[in-house]
Amino acid sequence: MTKRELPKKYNHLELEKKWAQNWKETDVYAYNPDVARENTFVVDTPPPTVSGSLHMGHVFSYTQTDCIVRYQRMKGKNIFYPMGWDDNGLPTERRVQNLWGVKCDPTVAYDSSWTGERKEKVVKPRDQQPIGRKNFIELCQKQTKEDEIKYENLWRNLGLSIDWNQQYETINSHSQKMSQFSFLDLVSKNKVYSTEAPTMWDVTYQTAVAQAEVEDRARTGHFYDIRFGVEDGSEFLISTTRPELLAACIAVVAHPDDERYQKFFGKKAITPLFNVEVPILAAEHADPEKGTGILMVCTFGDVHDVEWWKQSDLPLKQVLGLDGKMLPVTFGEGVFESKNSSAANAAYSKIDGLFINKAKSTMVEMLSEDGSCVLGKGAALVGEPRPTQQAVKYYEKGDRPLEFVPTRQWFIKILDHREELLAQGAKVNWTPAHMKSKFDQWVKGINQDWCISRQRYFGVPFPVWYGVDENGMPIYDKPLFADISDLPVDPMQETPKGFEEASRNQPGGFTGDPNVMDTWATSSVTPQISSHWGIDEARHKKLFPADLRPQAHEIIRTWAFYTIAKSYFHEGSVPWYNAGISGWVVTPDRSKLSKSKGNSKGSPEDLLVDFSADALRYWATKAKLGVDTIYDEGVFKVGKRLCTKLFNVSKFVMMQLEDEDTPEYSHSDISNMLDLAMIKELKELVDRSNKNFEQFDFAAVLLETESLFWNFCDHYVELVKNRSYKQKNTQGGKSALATLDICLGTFLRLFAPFISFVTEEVWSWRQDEKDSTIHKASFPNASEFKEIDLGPVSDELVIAKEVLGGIRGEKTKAQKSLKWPVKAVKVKGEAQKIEVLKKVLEDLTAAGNVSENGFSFVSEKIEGESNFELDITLSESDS
RNA sequence: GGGCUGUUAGCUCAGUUGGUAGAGCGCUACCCUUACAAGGUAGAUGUCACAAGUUCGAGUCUUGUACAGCCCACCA
Repeated sequence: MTKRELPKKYNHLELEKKWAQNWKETDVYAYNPDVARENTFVVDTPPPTVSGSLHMGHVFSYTQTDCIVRYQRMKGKNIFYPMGWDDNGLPTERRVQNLWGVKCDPTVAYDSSWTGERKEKVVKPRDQQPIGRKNFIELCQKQTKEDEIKYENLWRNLGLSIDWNQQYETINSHSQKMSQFSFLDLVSKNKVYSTEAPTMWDVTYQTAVAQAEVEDRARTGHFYDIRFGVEDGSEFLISTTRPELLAACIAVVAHPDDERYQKFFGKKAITPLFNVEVPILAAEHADPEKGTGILMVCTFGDVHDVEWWKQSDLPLKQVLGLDGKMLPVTFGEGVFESKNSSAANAAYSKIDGLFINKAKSTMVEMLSEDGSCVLGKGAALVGEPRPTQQAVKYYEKGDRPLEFVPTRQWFIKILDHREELLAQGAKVNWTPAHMKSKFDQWVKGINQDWCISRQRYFGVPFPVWYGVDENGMPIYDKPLFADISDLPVDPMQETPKGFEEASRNQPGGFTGDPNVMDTWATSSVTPQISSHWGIDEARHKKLFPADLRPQAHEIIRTWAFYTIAKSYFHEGSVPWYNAGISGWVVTPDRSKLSKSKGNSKGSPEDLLVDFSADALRYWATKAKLGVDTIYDEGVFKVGKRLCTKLFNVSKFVMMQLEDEDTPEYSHSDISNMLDLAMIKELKELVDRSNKNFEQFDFAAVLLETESLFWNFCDHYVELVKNRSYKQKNTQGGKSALATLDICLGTFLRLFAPFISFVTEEVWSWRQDEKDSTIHKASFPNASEFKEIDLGPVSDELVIAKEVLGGIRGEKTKAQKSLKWPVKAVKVKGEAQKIEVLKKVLEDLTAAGNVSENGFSFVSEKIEGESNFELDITLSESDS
């Protein structure tokens, strides 16, 4: 045996830097396109939003995925583990606006010499410099590229075994092509339509949003009781929270069974201030218990108004603009009839052009003025406004309530396919299983088709143009779709077939669809982006469907659902066989860890320095899939301690295995009962570990491996020291050496998916070839132990541990060091247990420093849980 | 209001098909022992949220309750 120089101390910074560099240079994690599908494990990696920095929540979930991937790689699988960057969409636009002090103005021409500069502070929207659409998009790309490099460095330093050759950005040309291809495929399958209809609209960002991006927020609103006249001269009270929409009132409704209002049905009501006649009708959605039981229908106050309006023949009275301000309206013209136009126009002029909130307060003032009621008897507003708790819909990234505004949008038909999509969800193996119910519940609750168009700039354009009629109006019902061979296409830059660019926006010419796709319309095809669907069929077949989709649970309703929907529509397939849903990182008070809330602790970059990548990996893989975990630096410390221990014990074992006087040894030398007992424990652990990993339960593997490993260090290594060190050349010595070798090699490989750096370091000590990595070594398998006869093994390990613990305890109690000699140990216990004990007596005598023939035995049944009663006598002196 | 999850030692969490409650951290005392003081040894600590049921036996199964977290719905 040759003795080699081993590093003296565990230095995580040096060691991790070395291996991160090595993995990069040797490209060990590269996907091999020549391997068959069944021997490949494909991951549909979540592309993180590129928005400045990654936080511990990312570290947590990506490490869990990496752990699963590393296991699969060690099982011999060819791994496809790509990385995407979600850099398209609103978050990037907002970030660029803030950092660079600019805003996109499509009317400004492109300036190729424009560079701009990053601002120190966030620039208020009104002070932002307007730049052209192309300049804005270029700036977005520049900004995201910078962040993506930063992200890649973090992932490499954390040890994610990503194949960096398989990188993509959701805004790049390939992703645009796939998104547009997906769109056109759905067009050809009649799953897409565009329509002008009231849709949820964010007035701040001035874009449509989809149901999945909407959240309810509790808000205190006020009921205002307003007197309405009736054509026969009587009157009634309605309660409304939205008096500013009075001018958009198209009807008044009450429940058909509500006796109070039976007498009014079929008659006309007259609105205050505007003197507009509207029908009084029965509607099922009116709740007699709420307010006064009779309410006004406006275009549009809420989703009920939209629904009811659609099935009525009543006109649409649009008073709210896309920017959230009241539109100019003239009473006496078009749909805005009035019995007193001049009074109506005078009233409306006071709210014209105001923002919603201001219009509301102005309207309330007007309604409380004397004579505001059409009946001419006092004010229309009765009593004081009554506060009420309401749940109001907001865009999840917005801070003003959503409005329903009629606009033209593209939709994907999902409403008609709920049952089929539920069935698709059921074909996926969800871990943990209960996450499927989040999917099911969402699908069952869908009440709108998927709106995929956004009125933004940094996104994938629709490959669509429209002809323009002689009046200059786009002909929306005959869209001109791009040819698949021309993708990706930007209809604002490129010309459709059969047209000249000069005829853009001209009567008789064409116009481009100015919208971009929702970011989910792109990320819902991440499996296809990676597989090059439609471009490289051979590759697609090898990578689709994927094996694993890792993701967080709050985006089951978006990312998981949309991905399942698209794969189903495109190819009738599930996108992946397994969905592994990670939990959240939470603070000790259980709130979600996030930077925006200001409760994130150290940055991942700092923690890598302070604790080590392996310590962070330990923390992340200690938690099961789906279970929230507390940000706890205490756990990082424990992880780091495990790495230190592994480093040191490996060094110690290696020293004995590779000493100059170490003899040859092999599996067949393992004959000592203690050694066999240790091997048996190890074999059972290996068995369970494989089973747990197959079910994505990496946390259980770590827990059990860690537990047996500490047992190995604290008890087994101590017990066999004498044989492996001083009696190398005896049968017992060889048996111990062979066992130590097996244990070390097995523990390293069991730990490799978790603490990947330190295991690689130690593994390199054991290998003669420089390039053999532990991460491509085979994961331990029970068959490795098949040559070793474990039949006669009993509970030697437990018994040895108990007696050694007893001896140690006696010394501790006497405040003596652990090497203090022991004169005598009287053991009382069952004969059968004593027989087992006698098999490990030699090791115990040496490890406990018990004098020769110091053990004596009394065969007798004893009380209590332990196997023996020990009567230990220490020597008087240590000489 | 509907759905899902959780409640085990001071803290963070394990607990496989029901069979005498487990680990780490923290705490106390001690120890330089052939790798490891960034270490080791030993010790104390629990009406398993509550109630009822099934069972010879329940942390584990059933039902109900309370509390916590998340998702969805409620928008006049």
